[in-house]
Amino acid sequence: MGRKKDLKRRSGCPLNASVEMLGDRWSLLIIRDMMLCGARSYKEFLKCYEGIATNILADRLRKLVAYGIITTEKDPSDGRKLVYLLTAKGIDLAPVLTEMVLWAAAHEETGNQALVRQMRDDQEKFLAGVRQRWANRHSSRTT
Amino acid sequence: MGRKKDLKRRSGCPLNASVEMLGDRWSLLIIRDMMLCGARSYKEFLKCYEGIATNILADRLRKLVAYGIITTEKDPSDGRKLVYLLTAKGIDLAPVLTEMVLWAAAHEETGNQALVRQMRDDQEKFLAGVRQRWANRHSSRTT
DNA sequence: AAAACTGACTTGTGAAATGCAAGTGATTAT
DNA sequence: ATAATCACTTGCATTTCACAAGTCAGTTTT
Repeated sequence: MGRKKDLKRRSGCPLNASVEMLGDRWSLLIIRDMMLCGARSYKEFLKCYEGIATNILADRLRKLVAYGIITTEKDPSDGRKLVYLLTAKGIDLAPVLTEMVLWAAAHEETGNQALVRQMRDDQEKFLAGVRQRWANRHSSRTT
Repeated sequence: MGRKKDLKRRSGCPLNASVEMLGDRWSLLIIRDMMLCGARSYKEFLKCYEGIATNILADRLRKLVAYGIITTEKDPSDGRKLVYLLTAKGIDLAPVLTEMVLWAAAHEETGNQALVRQMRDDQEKFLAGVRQRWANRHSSRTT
């Protein structure tokens, strides 16, 4: 049930389908954190924004994996830990997140002004840096 | 209740606060439509993406107004109609929405390829056009 | 090797948000 | 004056969410 309607709506304009994944309270924050901080574990996400419930975090991570935005790997140094990483599709959201952070910074009071200034003053360079760090983390695996 | 936790979370990184408004299934779609199509009425929104419930649309429009992203005006040609317009803060979301549409177009199958091509091939020009049309609609009122 | 601990989750339950159908009240068209 | 139209509200069933309390594999401590 409800699938027909979904398809109908999704078929319309670009973005309609993606909002299904990005249009929620936590997904964008999770992606932003991974973009800025690199890999993260479940525990780190939980601590990062206290307020997300454990079941919801698990659900969002699962959906992000299913959507091809992140992947998991076992932490080689501790078999209990999982490491969450952005995929290429995920890191491609960097421009979106950057614009969103800049918008928020321009219209709301926000923390971390240093980061915002860095983003704003040379957005291209900032994005290049983000992509570079991402590629470095992945080069060890993909080769 | 829950306010304390909200404040704690909001105070962290930039974007945390804004996700409260933008992080939902419909708000970004509403803003995207207004960016692309200009002013819209309640009825038009409802038709546009069948699937949004009337109470939810009313709620989202109310919140967007409260958040300073859109405003309302009475349609001079029909006293029943209200016209919803983006504010300056709202039109500043154009880069965010554009990046998001481009990301969606790059990674999902989407409709309206012509629009996507226009956005991608000269993003600056596209954004200038969006802002121009917005300014034109507002010039008649602000002068 | 047993006990205690950690990390990544799941499960249960009540509260809040959402979806749907059916109004309401103020214009406007006929 | 009556019927439509428009922008919503209201009531109720369903879904999602938040919070507390497990579970279970792997790890450290003793």
